[in-house]
Amino acid sequence: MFALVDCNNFYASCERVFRPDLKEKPIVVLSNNDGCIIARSNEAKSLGIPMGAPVFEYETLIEKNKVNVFSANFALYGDMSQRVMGILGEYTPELEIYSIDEAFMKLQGFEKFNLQTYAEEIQLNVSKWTGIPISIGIAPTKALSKVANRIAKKFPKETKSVHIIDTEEKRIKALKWLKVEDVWGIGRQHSKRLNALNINTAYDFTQMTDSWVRKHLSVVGLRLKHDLEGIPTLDFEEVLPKKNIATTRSFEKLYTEFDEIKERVTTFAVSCSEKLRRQKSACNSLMVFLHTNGYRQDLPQYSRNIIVKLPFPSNSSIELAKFATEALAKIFKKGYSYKKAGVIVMEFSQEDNVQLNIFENSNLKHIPLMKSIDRINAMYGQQKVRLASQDIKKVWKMKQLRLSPRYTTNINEIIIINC
DNA sequence: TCTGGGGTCCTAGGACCC
DNA sequence: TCTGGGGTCCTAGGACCC
Repeated sequence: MFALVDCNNFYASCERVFRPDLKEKPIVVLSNNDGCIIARSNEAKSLGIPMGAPVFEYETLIEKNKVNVFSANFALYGDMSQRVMGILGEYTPELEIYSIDEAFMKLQGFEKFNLQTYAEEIQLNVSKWTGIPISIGIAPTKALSKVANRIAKKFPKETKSVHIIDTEEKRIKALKWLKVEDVWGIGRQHSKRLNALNINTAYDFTQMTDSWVRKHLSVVGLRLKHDLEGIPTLDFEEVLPKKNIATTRSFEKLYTEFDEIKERVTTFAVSCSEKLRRQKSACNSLMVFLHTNGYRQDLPQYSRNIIVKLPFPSNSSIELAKFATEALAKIFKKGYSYKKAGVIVMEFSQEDNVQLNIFENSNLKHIPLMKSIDRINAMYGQQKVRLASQDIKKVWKMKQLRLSPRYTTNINEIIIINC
């Protein structure tokens, strides 16, 4: 059996852990630059605030209902996630961390266990030790555990947030209940086409022939179908090093000057370099893009990207910043107001297995230098040591007006309890 | 006025090889 | 009029996930 553990309203729940006064109060968490709503507590959902909504469109609703608004505090969420995953790891030999708030547990050899009791124990301890509420779905395949989890989430009272699909009868009932657009792996485009053919539930989908599914939803859809039928097809995925790494941001205001954007792009390239070094990769090419604000129809629009092949693989902040800013210079055009830019590094080699080139090579002196910089930044906080071409005043020029303290990762911001 | 930031996989078609 | 039969690699685009 597989269990899918999902943290309820994860970001909102993280904020609530350190603000018990917000229990049962509506909470929303905003994207970078405080632009969109990316997480909502149940109370906020009931108010009709949709996922991904621009905040400004819901300002009155938020004020009227005293919704508590937070800027995204990824340091806090990342740390809380690690704590939850650490606890889950103690309950299974195999844990696949699927996202910041979700993990699959393999429960092979647990036949003698009462899985209901086991799940309730996990739930209790995660709640006790981290304060985060979780839902658990258990089933013979990954896709079905996703379905079970959805039922646990939808009916928290009846299920105590744990649902197990362990009979054919329960499987059919669950699939007949689940709308096809809510199936894991079936997105907007596919569900539109399926609905048009009167395929409305997950059960309807499993009634289609294999060849039809293969033809219209590719092998991906076919694997999913088998998994939903109870034939284990989707297995645990290894944690592989990433194949692409991106750092992209919208700006807090429109930029017109090359130098302003150059500073941003330098910072993005440095951030990509750090992520590369963390997974011991070096990249062979990188992409830089920038564009104006597509929502502003009153302004002239411009959008371009450029891919640069590097003469040698590198993960040096200095080198990647140089290549990225050279690339930027080729696509930057004066006279536009820019809203967003980004750097994406691609085509990785292993850092310690880099093919040397006869003419040009990555500067070997950068290796110990980057090691030292990473160590210092790990010890004294991100971005303590920076390139001179990066802005020294701010780490990220980002609007974050309602940021909560870094309760768990900075000793100065730790929670204070008055006894 | 204000509109997020990451990732993955698959397929079809074109260019090339013998 | 009829015009082979394999391959590989790369890219763009489309779908999906959180």
